[in-house]
Amino acid sequence: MSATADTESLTRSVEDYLKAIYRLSPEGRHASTSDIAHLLELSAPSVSGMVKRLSELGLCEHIPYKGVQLTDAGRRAALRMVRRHRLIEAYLVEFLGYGWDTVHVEAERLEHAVSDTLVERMAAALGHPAVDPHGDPIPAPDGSIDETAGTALADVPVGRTVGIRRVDEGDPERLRYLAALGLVPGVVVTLRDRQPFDGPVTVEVDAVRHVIGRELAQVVLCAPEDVR
Amino acid sequence: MSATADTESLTRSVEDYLKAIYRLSPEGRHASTSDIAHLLELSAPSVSGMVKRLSELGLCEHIPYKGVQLTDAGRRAALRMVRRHRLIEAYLVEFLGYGWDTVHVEAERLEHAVSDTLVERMAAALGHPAVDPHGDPIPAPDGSIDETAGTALADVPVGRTVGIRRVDEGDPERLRYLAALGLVPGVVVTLRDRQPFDGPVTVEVDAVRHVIGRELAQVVLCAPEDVR
DNA sequence: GCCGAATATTAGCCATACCTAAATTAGAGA
DNA sequence: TCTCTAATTTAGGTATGGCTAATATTCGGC
Repeated sequence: MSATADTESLTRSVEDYLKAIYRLSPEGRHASTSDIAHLLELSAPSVSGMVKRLSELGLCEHIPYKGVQLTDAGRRAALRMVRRHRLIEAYLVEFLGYGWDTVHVEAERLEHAVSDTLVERMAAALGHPAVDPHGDPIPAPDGSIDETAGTALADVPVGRTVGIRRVDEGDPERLRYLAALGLVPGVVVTLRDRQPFDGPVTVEVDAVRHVIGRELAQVVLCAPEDVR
Repeated sequence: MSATADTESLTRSVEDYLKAIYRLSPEGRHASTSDIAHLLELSAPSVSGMVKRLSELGLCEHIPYKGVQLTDAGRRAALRMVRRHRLIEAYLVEFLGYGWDTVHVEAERLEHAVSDTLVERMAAALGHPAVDPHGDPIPAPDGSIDETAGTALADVPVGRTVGIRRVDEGDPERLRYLAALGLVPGVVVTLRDRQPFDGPVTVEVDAVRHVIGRELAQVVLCAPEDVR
């Protein structure tokens, strides 16, 4: 067998690949080379090469031309990075004046540099939060995580009142727009209308109605009003 | 001329070399290849190679077989790293429960990952301190720094009362020992005795006398009682 | 079942940044 | 001045992690 790559001593690149594969292979599905390449903004051959090395390290399993899946070790390492990332985000927003739209980039670099000690001290300073500023769940130190996704605002039945639970952190611009509309985690909204052919949906926030495109409504995840 | 390497976009290694050269070439003197190698725990040929590239980047000047000196650009970049390092140390001690003996290693990795924004926010949270937890002066954002060194405790005249100003952060063990004796920045001490042939010195701290070796007394820098 | 497009991998190359071994230079003492 | 040693540089090699171009595979449509 191969060098079982202890969780320390992974390179920055390896950590990024593991996070990407984790994100792209929900429920034991396989992540494709091109999806990984797209997410990390790398060429497909670079990904092919790295995936080969990751499987030699015992961090993932690769079925050529089919896709990639994390092993238990890989998943553990990925979740460790996710925990770091989300705790760093929470810390920067809480204590250092970052906004939920700007914090991602900073965390993306810090997550590779902080020690376990520092991460746990930030967690303690925050009171061990369950979610980050975008509502994404923070894995426990042992790697356990609540992976229930919630319902996209786009799919909420008309007339139903729900609580916003989490918002995809991908695009800062989008986050700023949503914040301006008051569509942030914790807020309660009612779906008032949905137009056909992937048309816009109308949501009522705080007695004000907003019409938002279906694509936007797809990245806002909700749960029944009283959950969490 | 060469690519004038804007302050961003330096690699981690380059940043470490610049800091090392800065530290080893006080007052426009030259740093030697082997000193740099020793400080960074690298082989001498590795240093030779990197120094060549640094001078191609316009960050240092190298006279073969003589030594290395930073250019203005190199010095600016080095001081930027020193500022980051010392502010990070101050922040971790003030807000995240680090001790002055453990904070160096963490800062050593974070200094390469933080953004200018984050550094300045930490500085603001601290109230823009002038020195780090070891008493080392923190360069201003524009690179200006108070480089007056102070007098080693080993060289203070017998009978003279002085204030401890800064302590070399090199060895955590040593820092713990000094802290146990109460020999930390800000404390006022009186030199009571000095034995010949590089023998120990006796200092009085808070009405208690301690005998410490000359080597230890060499890394504790002092200033006249009322300075700072 | 065959074909072509899309996807993935292999081949071969480059830069960074390290290493050891060999060659060179500087400088101090006879 | 000459020589010997210590410091330094050059030569040549390795691992990581990218890239482009060429090749291989898969799979949907006919």
